[in-house]
Amino acid sequence: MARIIIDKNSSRKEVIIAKAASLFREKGYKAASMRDLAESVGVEAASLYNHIKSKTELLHEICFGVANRFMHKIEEIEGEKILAIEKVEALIRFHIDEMIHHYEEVYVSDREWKHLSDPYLLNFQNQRRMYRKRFAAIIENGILQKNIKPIDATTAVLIILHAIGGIESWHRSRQKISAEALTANMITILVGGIAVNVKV
Amino acid sequence: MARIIIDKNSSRKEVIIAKAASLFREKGYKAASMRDLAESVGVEAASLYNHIKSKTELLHEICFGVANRFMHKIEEIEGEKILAIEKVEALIRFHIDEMIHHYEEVYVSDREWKHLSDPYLLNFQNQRRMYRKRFAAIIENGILQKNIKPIDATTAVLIILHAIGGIESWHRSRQKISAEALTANMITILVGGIAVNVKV
DNA sequence: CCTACCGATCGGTAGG
DNA sequence: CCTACCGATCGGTAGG
Repeated sequence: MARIIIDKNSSRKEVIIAKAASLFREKGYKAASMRDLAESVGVEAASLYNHIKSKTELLHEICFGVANRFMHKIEEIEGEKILAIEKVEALIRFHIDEMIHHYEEVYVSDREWKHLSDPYLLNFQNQRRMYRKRFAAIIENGILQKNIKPIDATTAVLIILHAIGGIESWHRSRQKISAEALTANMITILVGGIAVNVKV
Repeated sequence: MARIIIDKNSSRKEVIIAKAASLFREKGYKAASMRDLAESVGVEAASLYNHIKSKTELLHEICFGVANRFMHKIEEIEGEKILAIEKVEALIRFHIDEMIHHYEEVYVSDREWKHLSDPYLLNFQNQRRMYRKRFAAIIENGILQKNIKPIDATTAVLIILHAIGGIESWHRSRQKISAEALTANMITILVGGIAVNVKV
């Protein structure tokens, strides 16, 4: 019985977080009110506080949920015995997949994190910086391996991450192109942009 | 005398708009208050309304200032007698230049436009859509000319635009890389990603 | 989970 | 350009 109540509470909280992610993406964190959120959940605003501590907690949950997935994935890929350029391709595929299957959370984590407050804000920025450094290290490795062009690795990481983060517009335009075709195009352009051409 | 007063007013308004762009970029449109803006301008909040009509007017001015420059540039480039891939490179150089020299306005126009209200919101979205269509048309032309790879043009435009819009992070990290080096890297990756390789 | 309500802050106006 | 102030809305709490 206690189990059931706990499960119910945690799933209720998960629903609230999911609705919050959707609202924060649509209106932005500041413009989305707790009354908006309450309406979308189907309760009064005051009732939300039986499941969550504050509006800001919702943003933490969203941002760190995404950040944790990113960290686990890059750790996994770092350990694989494949070429650096293949690791980059795997990361690109992962990010596209995240945009497709966790769109609202990833979008909010990417664009609204500045509204986090300070123990969390600093932590998030650190994780973000570390992730980019590790991504850049893979690219630098590929330059040494001669399967990636001698480019500035930091710039390459920013280009790749922001290019994929921009799928927003594609998502909104109601899939005029399939997920597979989109991924193939992105791989062609982004991997093609950094890979050493083995043949013409 | 009237001239002087008019000039003074218009430059005062320009200062307010510039400060607003800076604030909107830093905090986001909704989180930036007119009291914040007043403080950064050096007057009381009520005094701002002698120069502007509303907070929303500031956002119009910023967004449409940027949109107009974009439209004029693409018109200019369309008229040039160069290869499509060269037109794309010219547009990429233009966008990087905009990010470097009009950073606050371009950033705000790119990320905060959704807070425009409706006669302007619709107009802005239309201009945006048209700009992307014209950019994509240049790429499609390059595919026919065989100097651009057979990729989905719309996807390529989004990748390019969002990749450059992401210079944010570079800008914030205090230019560890020069503007010229950054531009060269972006051209290598983005143009290299879409151009047909003439030689290996 | 709701009703009732709080102090703070917002964009903006009146009047000088 | 300022003082004084407005109605609206915000995140959140008390108490049941």
